Amino acid sequence: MAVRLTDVANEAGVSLATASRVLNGSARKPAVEISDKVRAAAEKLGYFPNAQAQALARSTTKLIGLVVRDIADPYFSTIARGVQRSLGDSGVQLLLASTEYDPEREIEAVQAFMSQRTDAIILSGSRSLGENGQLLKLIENYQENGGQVMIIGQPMTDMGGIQIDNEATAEHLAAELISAGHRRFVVLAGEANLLTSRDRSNGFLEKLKRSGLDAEEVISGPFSREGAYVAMSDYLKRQKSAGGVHRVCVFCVSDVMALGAIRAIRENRLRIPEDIAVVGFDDIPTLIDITPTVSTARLPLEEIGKWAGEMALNHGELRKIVVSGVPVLRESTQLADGQ
Amino acid sequence: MAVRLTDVANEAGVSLATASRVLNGSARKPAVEISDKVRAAAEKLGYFPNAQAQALARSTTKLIGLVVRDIADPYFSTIARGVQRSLGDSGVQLLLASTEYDPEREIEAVQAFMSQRTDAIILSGSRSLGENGQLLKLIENYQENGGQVMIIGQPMTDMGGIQIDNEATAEHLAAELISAGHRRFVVLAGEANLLTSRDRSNGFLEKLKRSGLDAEEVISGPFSREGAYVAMSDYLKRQKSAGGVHRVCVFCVSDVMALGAIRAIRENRLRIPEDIAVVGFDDIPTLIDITPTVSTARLPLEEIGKWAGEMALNHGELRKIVVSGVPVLRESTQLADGQ
DNA sequence: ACTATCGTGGAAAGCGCATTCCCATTCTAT
DNA sequence: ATAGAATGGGAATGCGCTTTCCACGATAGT
Repeated sequence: MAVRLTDVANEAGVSLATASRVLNGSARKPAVEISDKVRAAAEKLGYFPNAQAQALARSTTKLIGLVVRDIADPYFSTIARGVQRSLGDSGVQLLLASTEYDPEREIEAVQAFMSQRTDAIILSGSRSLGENGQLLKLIENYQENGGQVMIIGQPMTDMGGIQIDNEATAEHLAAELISAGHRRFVVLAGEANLLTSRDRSNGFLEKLKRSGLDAEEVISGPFSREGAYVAMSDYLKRQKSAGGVHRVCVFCVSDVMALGAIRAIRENRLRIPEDIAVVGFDDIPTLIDITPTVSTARLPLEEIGKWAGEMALNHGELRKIVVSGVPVLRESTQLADGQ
Repeated sequence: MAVRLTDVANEAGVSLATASRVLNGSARKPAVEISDKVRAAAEKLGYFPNAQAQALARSTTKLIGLVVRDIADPYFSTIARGVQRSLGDSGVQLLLASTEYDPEREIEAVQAFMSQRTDAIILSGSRSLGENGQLLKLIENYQENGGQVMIIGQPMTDMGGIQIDNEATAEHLAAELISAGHRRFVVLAGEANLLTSRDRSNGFLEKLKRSGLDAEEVISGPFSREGAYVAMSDYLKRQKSAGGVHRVCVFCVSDVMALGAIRAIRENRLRIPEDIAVVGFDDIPTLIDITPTVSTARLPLEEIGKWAGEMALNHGELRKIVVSGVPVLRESTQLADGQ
């Protein structure tokens, strides 16, 4: 159906080999007049190389796969943008898969990428790999066949990636809040079996303990806006029926959760930060438009994506990066003087 | 390097053809005992079909391409999520390209997808195609070779897609605002050569005119948060130096622009909606967390993506869909009684 | 002037798989 | 019991391209 290289070669009156050499960067450069003829023929016929055939012949696909939990979540879409940008003019194409928070789909995604023979796979927002034998086995298989695996956010031993020091960052964040004057904390801890949320809440709690403080409550629930909304609503209801909401600082293990919590607080007609302070984690771009401005621990999300992409491109260079977040206190945790 | 079908066939002691038939849905089903043997061998060896080779042999790739302007923009990421969801278990993979608002990159993206022989291409946030000869020619070429093209938001004659009735929706929105009591309007019109922003501002202005009103000002600028921020800041500065800001309703041709405008308004210490009312377009999910809640025209973004994906899958079914937005007035355009 | 070397284009062999024939069985019908 | 039709497995071809490997003419070296 489409124009093949053979057609171009015929049109130009040269051999297939020659046509291939001029159109697709080969080490051997045919004479300039021949090259021009071939290029003219290609142009005239509207030739586009068949990437599948090239991949088969070259045994490299120039494809990388990115798996996220939800592409509409600002956390992931910001990372995705970073990955995209890192690709630049490299000619590498991005295959995207959304797992919708389902480990099963994550495995399917990796399998699909393996079938596509992607040169690299970037895994973001994965569950704890250690607990997922099947995924781990897949990945090992992939690596044995020369695939590059980049994990974002998980501390893995034998593969590259961007490690996020959630625990230390959370500690640091707690420290800042304490020195800003906060003493009573509630933690919306997300899912216990998600490494990310576990590290964040642990780090935070750890720091509290070392400062002689203790969280009033640690509430688990889905690692999502909705989960936080429900958890916070529950909490407020309980407080109210127990005599009233007293002032606390609510640490949410992600900004998206913080947004859910904020909504619950608003619906209860409480003010932020006067009645309840809120702090998140990640510093997603969305925060910029929230009032009051919300405190968080800033992670360079787009850079993280970019680094991951670059590492995927440079096949083997730059194996590991550890990033820490930096606490950013804004209005949502502001204490009026003297309180 | 990787395990090939041949290896599986040898391991199972059958021919290549047989192995192919059992592992990849063929019309001919080998005997059950043979099938089991083959499957066992595949399992044991960790076989994954080479999608490139399959694509070459079948001459269909099970790949679709999605091009967006910026994957981190909620408008596009919501559409992308819809597309993703529509794919479901079809086994079709998504190739993603971001143009970064650069027509050049859009062309490159389409070329790349053509090379990948994607079965379909979904174009969202494209510029006016009529004005872009090169892109149009590419697309025609693609279609002649059996490619499916889906345009989101552009009224194209000879290809499928989701058409958004921006003009009528904007008129409708204007009508609602007028009947809510608004009389003085400013329009942040985005880029004049972008069909989407042109239709939206034209529709809005048209309705004003038919109601005997006229916009105080129509300000063009980049179709982005930043552009709107600058435009709005400028406007406010001019107003202030001309004696003070009087009350208007600012229509922004997209929600993202509305967010930029809101920021500018806030920085000028003006209140929304008391001093200035703001209304956007799209109803991106992000709006849910903004205070005050912002008025807009709701577009079913995720559904749009889903429909586009479904149309891309059903190769030829369901050619065209026209969607209109529905006005949603919220706090940002609320008029106090008696004003 | 004659051989050794280099530079260049073409022929052909795969890359991993689907699929079309082809042939050997087994089954059905008479 | 036998011709004919099914049934099911295997050999071989081709998808579009890259990349050896060859052959041939031009150039350089002595």
